[in-house]
Amino acid sequence: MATDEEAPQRPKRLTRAESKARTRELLLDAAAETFARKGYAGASVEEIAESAGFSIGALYSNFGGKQELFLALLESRASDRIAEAAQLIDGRQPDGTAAAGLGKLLIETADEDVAFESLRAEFWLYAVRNPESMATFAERVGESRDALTGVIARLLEGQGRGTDYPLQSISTVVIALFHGLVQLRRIDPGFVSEDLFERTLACLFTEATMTGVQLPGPSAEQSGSGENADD
Amino acid sequence: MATDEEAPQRPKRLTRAESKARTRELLLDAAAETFARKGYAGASVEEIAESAGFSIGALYSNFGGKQELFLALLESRASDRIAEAAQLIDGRQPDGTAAAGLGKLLIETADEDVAFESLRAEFWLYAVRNPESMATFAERVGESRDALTGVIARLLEGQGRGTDYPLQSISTVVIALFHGLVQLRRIDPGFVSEDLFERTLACLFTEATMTGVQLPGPSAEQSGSGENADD
DNA sequence: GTCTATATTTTGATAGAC
DNA sequence: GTCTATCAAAATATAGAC
Repeated sequence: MATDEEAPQRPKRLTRAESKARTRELLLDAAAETFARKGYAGASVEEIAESAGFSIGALYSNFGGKQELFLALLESRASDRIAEAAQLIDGRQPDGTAAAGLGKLLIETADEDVAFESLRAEFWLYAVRNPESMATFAERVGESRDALTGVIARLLEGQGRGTDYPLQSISTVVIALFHGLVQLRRIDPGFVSEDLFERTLACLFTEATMTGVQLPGPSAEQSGSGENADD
Repeated sequence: MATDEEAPQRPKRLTRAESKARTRELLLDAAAETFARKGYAGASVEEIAESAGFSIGALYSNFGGKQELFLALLESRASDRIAEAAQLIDGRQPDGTAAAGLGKLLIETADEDVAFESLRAEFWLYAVRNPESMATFAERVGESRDALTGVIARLLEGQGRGTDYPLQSISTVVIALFHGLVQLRRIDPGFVSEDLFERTLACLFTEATMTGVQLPGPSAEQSGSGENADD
């Protein structure tokens, strides 16, 4: 008989590496939930580990520590759902469907997925306080903005008007407005009616198409990801 | 001779109550700075007290503890500078001065006053995680929005168009956009050009005046401060 | 690779001197 | 009213068993 160190590559269960990778993912899931609920400083590694169904030792076996775990989360999970959702919308009818879809996304995010905006706020605060990690966060945000820019470009194209100059400015405004309104609606739903985002987007896009995209920012060019002024 | 317990009401130096009030204010200042820099959970009462030039005991003599100190800060310092600035702008020329002034405020806030948006993020996260304090935060935000609404009303009035229906929606959008853009510019100044806010505001106001304020939200009415959906 | 037990440090909060 | 000294709890991180 061969020892069990030679052949068991078949899916008898899980490879050692696969098992470790799964543990890593479960720990990242638990970390996302716990950091969102308690904050970076307020969450303990013990709570994260237990919430994932593991011990502290398992966490330290997979990550260097609390900070490294948070940074791994920042790198792997800091992309913005507004860009993902916009890409799903991409290819739809060129009428108001897109704005309506984003409006619905905002209400769902504010009312149901409490963790999302909290975790993003934690990412932002951590990056502001630890400038060496800001580049990573900026990268993720930039990717999301670029994805959204592409969607908006095809959208305006479908409406038959200019798609050139300051589209990145438009997507920046959309992202800023999205997060700002999500936060305000969590403060008080009465502040942000269910159709406020959709209506504002319609206003922005109308102005964009009517003036040939003349609204925000043809003066100063937008770089893909500029330098940070922190460190 | 009269004992020194009877007459010394004259401004020999500071009354006992005045001295205590001054200590309170200094502690609140230090708390604002420290909570902004380290976060609620990350800041220690020792650091706050020392930063104010007092001992831990003095802090506990003036506040019930860390949580009570933070809540006192939330109640006394959570108003929004965008509303204050708008009121300063109030009464100016009815041309683009207002939008330009707010645009300048955004760049200054993002680039120079790091603590402001960080502390607001801490207020938001604390209130999201401690729903019993959300009403207080919502009150401050509502006051700021109402102040801004008044300024916008007089502004549009000066431009000669409708000032009635959804002005609160407009100020809500302005506030959301302000904070969203401040956050994005701190992530990467290249994301938010210096005139993006001003241009977007001009777009919104133009649309507002041209359509007779038809843009956001004539369908759902906005209550002054509605109920929170948390507790 | 994961768990249990523990060393070390730090924190919020309190007691008593002045 | 403020300071100094200190307690008790909780946290990060590590060491060694399995």
